[in-house]
Amino acid sequence: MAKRRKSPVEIETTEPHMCSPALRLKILRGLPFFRTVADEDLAAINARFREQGFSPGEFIYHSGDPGERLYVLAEGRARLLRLTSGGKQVMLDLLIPGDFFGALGQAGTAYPDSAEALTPICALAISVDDFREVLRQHPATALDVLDAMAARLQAAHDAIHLLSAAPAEARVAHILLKLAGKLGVQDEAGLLIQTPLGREALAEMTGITTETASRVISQFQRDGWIETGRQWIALRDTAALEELVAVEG
Amino acid sequence: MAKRRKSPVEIETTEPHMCSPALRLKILRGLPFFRTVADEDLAAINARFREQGFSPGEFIYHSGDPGERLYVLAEGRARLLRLTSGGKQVMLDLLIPGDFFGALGQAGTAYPDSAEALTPICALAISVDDFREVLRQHPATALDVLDAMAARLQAAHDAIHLLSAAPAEARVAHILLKLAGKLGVQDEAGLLIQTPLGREALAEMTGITTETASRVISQFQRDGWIETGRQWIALRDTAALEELVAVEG
DNA sequence: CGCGATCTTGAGGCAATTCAAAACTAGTGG
DNA sequence: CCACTAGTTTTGAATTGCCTCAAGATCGCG
Repeated sequence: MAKRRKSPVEIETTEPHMCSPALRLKILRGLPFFRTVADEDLAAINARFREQGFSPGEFIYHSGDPGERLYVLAEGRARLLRLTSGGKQVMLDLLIPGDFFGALGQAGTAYPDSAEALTPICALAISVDDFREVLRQHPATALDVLDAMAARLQAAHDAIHLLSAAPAEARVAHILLKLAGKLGVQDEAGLLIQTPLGREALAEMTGITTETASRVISQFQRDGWIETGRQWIALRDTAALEELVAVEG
Repeated sequence: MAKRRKSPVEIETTEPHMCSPALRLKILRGLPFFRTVADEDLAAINARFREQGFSPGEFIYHSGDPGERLYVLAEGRARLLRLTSGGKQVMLDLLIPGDFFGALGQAGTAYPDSAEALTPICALAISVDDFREVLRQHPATALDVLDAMAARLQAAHDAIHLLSAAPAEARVAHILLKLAGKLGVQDEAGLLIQTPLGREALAEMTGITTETASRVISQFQRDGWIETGRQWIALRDTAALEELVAVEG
């Protein structure tokens, strides 16, 4: 068995809590919406956003809090999660720069889930009212937001489908492919999932236990489908994983 | 044991495949969006919709078909579902008059799921392009659509949460409460879920088998929490069900 | 009244969980 | 540079909740 080197995941060591003005504009411009807005309008929109920094483990907001702002992640990694009465956690989404989250509906509603920083992050926040005002002024933008929401809803339905019908291996395979699509970078070990990712996180995303996640991952590695270590996973044979999802899902 | 009468569910025996012009306007007006639109504009919007009728068991569209239209259910009951490679079905949503479904994102994408009529239904269909044109002309409406989508996304996240963490009983209890909230009418048997609803449907919504659904339902009845028969369920003690969801979820 | 579909019930099996302990890894400070 | 430590990962054995398979009971309809 070849000796495995330590984590190939490159952690961003940028100044924690702040992002440059240039980055702000770049992030906003790169959003699925705001693509068609004129430069001067974007500058005005940018002015409505407030910058907020968080350290790993810190919560941007908790479920139940009055949902007053919409966030855009500018730098780092975060996650959306829910807590079970039994203390278990369910991870609903992993957020990367460019992802938006928080209060999506009208003002006054509570946040349905919690958001936690996984690395040092910089988030841009806008009040729901301001955001809706912007959408009113840029109707084309609203349609793009709608598309983004439709895509999310579909992803959620994918998850429901898998949780309802698929066994542990297929669920893990699916999440690995999904993460690779979002965070995958080519690497000598394979398609590396570029974020610290432990067995526990995997378990929380697939509705299984840490132990089962470990067993499944070990099996995948024995099969030669993945390469893995502490807090990282790289995919060697995506076709095999896709096949598994197709058959068992 | 009190003798149980036959199904208290009132099935709508209207003319299957058509709905009156008056009903069309009433349905459109009652949508979560189109609330603020002027009467004459609504008439114009109405003109863009086409009417389509379907019989029980018929599919409005299949997953994978090119998603060209958005539908609004005007009369009857339908469901959104996905098929598993193993032949199992996963019911994602139960649709009632006023619900919209179909192509939510941009044109060109395939339908992510299938829609099936459960009773004789009348659906109003609009092309995606026309719908987006309408939203462009009525920016306030787009925001309301956004709200509706946000609510759906949240409901999907609820489902993920439950499927990930809760045992069979809690899942069933949750779906019963959800259905009662949407379709519940007071009745001498309790809060009746006003739609034909079998054990199999329950199973497909909660990711369990028909047999397990039956066992759980039987237990709930023994506990005095529900009243049930062939293809119908009425809730007697919603508080107990909510408690169960809170503890086990 | 009898047929088809739905619902119930039981027994055995299996996948995943729980409980528990050992092996490993990446930092830490001596 | 190495031993130490805290957190992560692996592995094992026992348990269990749900599924599978298989009848039988019940209901509604023609």
